[in-house]
Amino acid sequence: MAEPIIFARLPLFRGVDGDVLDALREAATPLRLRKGEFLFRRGEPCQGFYTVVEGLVKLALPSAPGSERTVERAIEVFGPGATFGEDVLFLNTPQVADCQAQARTTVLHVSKFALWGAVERDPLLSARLLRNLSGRLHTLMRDIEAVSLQNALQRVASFLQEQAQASRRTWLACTQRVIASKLGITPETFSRVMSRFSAEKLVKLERGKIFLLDTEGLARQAAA
Amino acid sequence: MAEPIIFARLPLFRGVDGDVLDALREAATPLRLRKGEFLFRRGEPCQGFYTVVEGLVKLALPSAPGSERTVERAIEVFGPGATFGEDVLFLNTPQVADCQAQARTTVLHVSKFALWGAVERDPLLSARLLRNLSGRLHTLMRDIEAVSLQNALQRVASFLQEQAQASRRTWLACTQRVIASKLGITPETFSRVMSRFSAEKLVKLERGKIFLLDTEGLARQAAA
DNA sequence: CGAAAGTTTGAGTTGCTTCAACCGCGGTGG
DNA sequence: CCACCGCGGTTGAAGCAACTCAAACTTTCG
Repeated sequence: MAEPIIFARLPLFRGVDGDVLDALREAATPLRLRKGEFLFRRGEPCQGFYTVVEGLVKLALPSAPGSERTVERAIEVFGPGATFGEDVLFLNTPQVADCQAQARTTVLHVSKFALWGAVERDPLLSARLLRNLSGRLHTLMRDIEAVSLQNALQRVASFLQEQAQASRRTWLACTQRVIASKLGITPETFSRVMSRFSAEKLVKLERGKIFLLDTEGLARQAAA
Repeated sequence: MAEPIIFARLPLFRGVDGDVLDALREAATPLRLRKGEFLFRRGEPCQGFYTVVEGLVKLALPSAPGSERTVERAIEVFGPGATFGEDVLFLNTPQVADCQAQARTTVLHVSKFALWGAVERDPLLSARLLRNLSGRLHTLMRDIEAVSLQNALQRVASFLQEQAQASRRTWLACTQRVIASKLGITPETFSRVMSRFSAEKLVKLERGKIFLLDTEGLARQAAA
């Protein structure tokens, strides 16, 4: 077993009342996932929520099980410090998406009962959760905006531009296949757009990794 | 002035502590909107959140101001009892979408300061807000799923099917232009799909209103 | 009644997907 | 050590679902 998890350092819990934190700690279990392993799948019951301690997980909608072709739609990728799964918890529904580790990952699972209790006792925790959910809501709104109002070129450009600004470049650590899925395009289209950007010296491609060269230029592409 | 607004009857506030409720009531102002009037527009600062007392408002993303063609993407429609705008409040960002009345509408505006105070004092209110946000998050996830994984026919079918099941058929009260926008298709495409469904006796069209005839059949169309 | 907005229908266009072949690399086992 | 496999990525060619443009019709509302 590696180092113990410093509970109070996780963004969601920082500053939360000590007693409340103790109760949460008792209801929490760390889970280790290998790359490719599923944390949960759509339809499974929800036992609690998760925060990422280390690694990377992908939340994605699988296509209908009936259909032959197996396409999926990536929704979010969560890196260290991120909290997810609370939405399902608060609504008390089965999981709506698949959650798969994109690398060797450690997540912390907190049981729903503990969370309900903690929310009642510490308003700060509520505030954190409300902020977290609101942020995710806005992310999804931007995604819908992108997919509805922009073409493939613009979507890729604004995505890259966002990644350039964001401190957490969780997405860029994923395969291009996953990024394409998150942008709602095929890997082929993504590749074509990237090679075009590469030719225009906006990005640099190296062994499947993406480096951003010209944020300005990307912003122009996104706006056009 | 029409009848006074029964504060304690609004879904968000039902069961909330009396004192807290009083504080909120003092910080609340009713707003009346004519059809087509904007409650707020993207980019404007956020002063608080809203609940619909009567009528219908549409939340929609405008296309970039620079571009010539003026397309927009409808996100949600809120009817009586619905609460919205909390997300922007919790994140303390400018509005991300336009909000426009779809009919003569009364909304209640509650200032952000009052809400912060109330959240700290009554955990029940937090729980309500968390549930509300979670529900909206799931709605958006389903929308992304629809737009990414289904074609126009399937989207329309599953949309109609959802409306059949939902108690609140707020969307069906809108123009077809708005529905099309919410589905991420053009009014033309929507019209074509609807006339096809009409020919197949799945729906009935009458003076711009939509009546659902065969929910079963719609479900089949959605799945295919 | 007339203007403005919403809806329908037709015809032509296109951006993205699909299908398919190929390349390069990393892991695995003989 | 090297041959083989498999997966991720690249590139080309062809097809199609949905969009755009345009024109007629209908409904709404001042």
